[in-house]
Amino acid sequence: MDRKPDEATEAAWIGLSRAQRVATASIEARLKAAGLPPLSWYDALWELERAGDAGLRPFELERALLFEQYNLSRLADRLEKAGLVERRAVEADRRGQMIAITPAGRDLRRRMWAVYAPAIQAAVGDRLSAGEAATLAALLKKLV
Amino acid sequence: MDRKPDEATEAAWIGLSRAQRVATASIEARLKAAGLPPLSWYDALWELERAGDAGLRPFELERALLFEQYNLSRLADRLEKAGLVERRAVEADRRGQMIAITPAGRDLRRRMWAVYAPAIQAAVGDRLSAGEAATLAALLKKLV
DNA sequence: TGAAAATAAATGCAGATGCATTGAATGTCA
DNA sequence: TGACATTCAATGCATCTGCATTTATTTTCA
Repeated sequence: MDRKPDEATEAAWIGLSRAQRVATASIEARLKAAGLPPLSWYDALWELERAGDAGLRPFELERALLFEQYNLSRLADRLEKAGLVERRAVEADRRGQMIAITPAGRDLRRRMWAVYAPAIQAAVGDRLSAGEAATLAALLKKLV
Repeated sequence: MDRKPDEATEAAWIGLSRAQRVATASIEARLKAAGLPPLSWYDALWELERAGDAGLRPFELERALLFEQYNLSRLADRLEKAGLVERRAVEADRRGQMIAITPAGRDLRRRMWAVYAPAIQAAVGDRLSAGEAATLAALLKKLV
């Protein structure tokens, strides 16, 4: 490894940056226009909702979201302050905690999805055929 | 428009976020490890180098980089303070200015590329065939 | 012409992020 | 066992970003 990228690789990298920036900006703009919090809140709430009532350990959520440890710690602070999650002590490991979504968290996640879903459709779905979207998803998966 | 995304669309969107995050993190980490500034500096310096000695108007650079106006203004401050660019008054429009790269800026851009290029190769090139990279680039272009 | 609108760029302030470190608890193993 | 290393999570500080507003200039058009 560690040579220079060829043209296609460079184009793919630049495209990745720009496409992500454009799509994210348009989706975030819709959320903001609807008076809703940013995507990172959605991602966290969704992981927690899928995790069920027991919740997740911060380090699990951190890995699921590809967040830095300190960023997750602070996101959890904000979510907790907003009443969307609660932190619970975990008896098996007194260093740790569980973060669990609250009913208010579930409700907000649902309301965010009502805006987020059409925003994804506008930013991605409307610009690709079904086959193209599937191909794109498969190729992007190889980068993770 | 404005319905719900189908599965492939959603997978493409999630893949876009995650792939971009993973690739960017690994590339930024290499730059940092080499004691070099972040990607945004590279992008700006490269645009300015391509623009030639006359430089670019801030609003031109802003559009080329998909930067917010205030972010570009501050990035320019930092680049200027580091001696990598210079701001020049423009006689035709006294509201405006030209931002031009300096020799030190060119030199830094070159040194950054020496790290950036292999980082792109590792994060993208090594994970895709040439054909896949080309396909990915083409699909991502449709999103911008 | 000259008042109102538009454009270029900077900035004050609040909030978010990155970095390094800390505090607390748990794990390891001679 | 008990010293040392590791893991979990929080935090102080500096930097960066987002938002709204400001200053200066140019454009528009009645």
